[in-house]
Formats: sequence, C-alpha cells, structure tokens
Amino acid sequence: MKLEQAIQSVNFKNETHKAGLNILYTAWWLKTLMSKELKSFGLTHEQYNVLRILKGKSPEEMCVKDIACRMIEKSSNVPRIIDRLVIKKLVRRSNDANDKRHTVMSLTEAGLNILSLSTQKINHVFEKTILMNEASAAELNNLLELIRENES
Amino acid sequence: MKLEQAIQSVNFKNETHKAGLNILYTAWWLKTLMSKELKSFGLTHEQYNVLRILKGKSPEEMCVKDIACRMIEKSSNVPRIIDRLVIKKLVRRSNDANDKRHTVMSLTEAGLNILSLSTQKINHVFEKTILMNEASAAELNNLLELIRENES
DNA sequence: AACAAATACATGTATATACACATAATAAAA
DNA sequence: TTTTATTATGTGTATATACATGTATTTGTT
Repeated sequence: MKLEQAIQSVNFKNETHKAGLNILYTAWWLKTLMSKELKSFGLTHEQYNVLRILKGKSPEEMCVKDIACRMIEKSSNVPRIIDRLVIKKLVRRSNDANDKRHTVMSLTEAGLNILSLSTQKINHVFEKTILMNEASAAELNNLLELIRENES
Repeated sequence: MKLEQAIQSVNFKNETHKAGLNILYTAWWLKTLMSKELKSFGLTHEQYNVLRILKGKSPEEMCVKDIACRMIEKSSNVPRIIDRLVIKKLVRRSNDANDKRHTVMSLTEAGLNILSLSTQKINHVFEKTILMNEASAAELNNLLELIRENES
C-alpha cells in the first residue's frame, strides 16, 4: 500500500519528508505483524527482544546495561521488562558476586523453549509476509544506514 | 552508523531479516530526533501528529475517526491524546449537531501557532539532519512500499 | 414504529516509553 | 584513607500503546 493511502495524506514537502513518514509507518506496520504472532505466547514485542538478546550470550549471564545497549528501542526500561519475564519464569535474575551493582540475567529452560517456538513464527513473518528479495533488502539496508549517517 | 554497531549484533539470518530490524531501529532513531525538537513546545510526537492532521482540514472540524485513520500509528488512542491537547487549549472539542455520536475537533489560535513553530523545527530535522538526496529518498520510498505490498 | 445491528466514542487495564531522580556500590583522586 | 565522582540499577510519573468492553446514537429491517 502506498503511504498516501495508509495515512490519507498527499502533502509531503519532498521525497525525503515522505521517506521519514514512510519509515515510521512501516515500522508500526511491521511491529504490528510481529506482535500478532507473539501474542499467542503471551509475549510483547520488547519482551521477545530481551529474550532474543539473552539467547545471544546464552548460557552466559548478562547485566541490565549489556541488555539495554542491544535493544532496538534504546529508551526501553529494561529492569521492568525483566520483572515481567521473571514473573513468567522465562528469565532467572541474580546478583553478581564480583560487582554488587550488577544484576545478572539468564534464560530458564522455559525461556529457551518459548523463544525457540516464537522465533519460528517471527522468521515466518520475515520469510513469507515481507515481500522483498535479497538484493532489494540489501539496497534498503544501505539507504537506511545512509539516512542515519549523521547519527548524533 | 551500521545496524551491527547500533544493536551490537551480527546474527542476521539474511538481508531481509536485517532490513526488518533496520527499519525498526531507524524509526526509533527518527522518533527520538523529532521528540527532542518537540519537547521545547511541551508536545509529544503523537500530539504533534494530531495537530498536523487537524491543520490539514483547517478550519474545518474533524471527528475522532477521521483523525484516527490518518495517524501514522493506527493503534493510537485518539480520544485521550485529544484530552491532553484540550487541557493545553491547543484544540477545541464540541459536539456535532448532525450526528450526536460524533465529537468534532478543531485547532485553536494557540494550536495553530504552536504547530507552525514546531513544524519549522521538524522540517529542520528532515532538511539538515537526515542525510539523503531526493533520488535516494525516492528509491527508499519504493522499497518500503514494496515491503508492505502484502499489506494484510 | 419497534427491534436488531452497526457506528462512534469513551473508558479501563496491562505494558511500554521517555525521562527524572534516588540509592547503593565501585573507582578515582586528594 | 577519606572524600568525591562515577557507574549500575531501581523507582516514580506522565503519556502512549494495544486491546477489550461499555454506552449512546443512528441505521436498517421487519
């Protein structure tokens, strides 16, 4: 769907302005698709993101800061997302003996299982719902990284 | 900045998978830039979006539904965003005489003024911070609309 | 006209975002 | 070594998101 239809507007100053809104809209669209899949596991988008990050270092433990800097949305409140994962027994939380300021997290068996199942669903979104070949995707990646070149 | 640096990950299944995460991260990055500008006006990103939509039809009035279908993030709770704009006297809310189910909104003078000033700041973000020429932006728009071709 | 269905909006709840601030622990400096 | 600064995390608040449900109003059907 064209952006013009999606947000019922035609008043873009130029292509760059339209691209900005297009990125925001596409992100919302993608997040909605993913959340729909995650719902059957009782996971939110950000909870899934934390599980995925923990898996990356598994079975190593990770502290809050290391998780936070890997989040897609940097302003996420990681301690509270973890609170909910701990309640659901998907994540284990304990204190670091070396540095008592640290709290360290790791996946439980249940966390590993639910991550594995939900990742299948997420991969399905990327493989089947997103209509894009590898060359186009590579080009898109270049353009997005070009946009952020002046990352402040 | 490369996505790999931004989220400290290199485990992308393929370019399409990376593109998905890249869109989500770029949207967060852009939203953060815009919110930083809006903060000096006491506006949130979504409040700004509602003001912008109302301006599009101004001086005509708009009902909640018409605003909602123009929002970038469709799951926004428009009545409550308007609550806050009414408290700040940027938006006027009244009942529609023809259909009493409708609530109709329009910008106040203060709303028009703050929108005009904040839009200057937002345009500045697009013109000066986003590093992209018109041809690249047009290509990016094509790719984003290609990704959403299977819009469900 | 009376009833059922649809529409528009408001409201409630759990979670997340964005950001400020508090607290405890460690590192650095005097 | 005492003081100061920094770091890591937790907590608080206002707003937003995602979604379910309630309520008034209008429309369609008989």
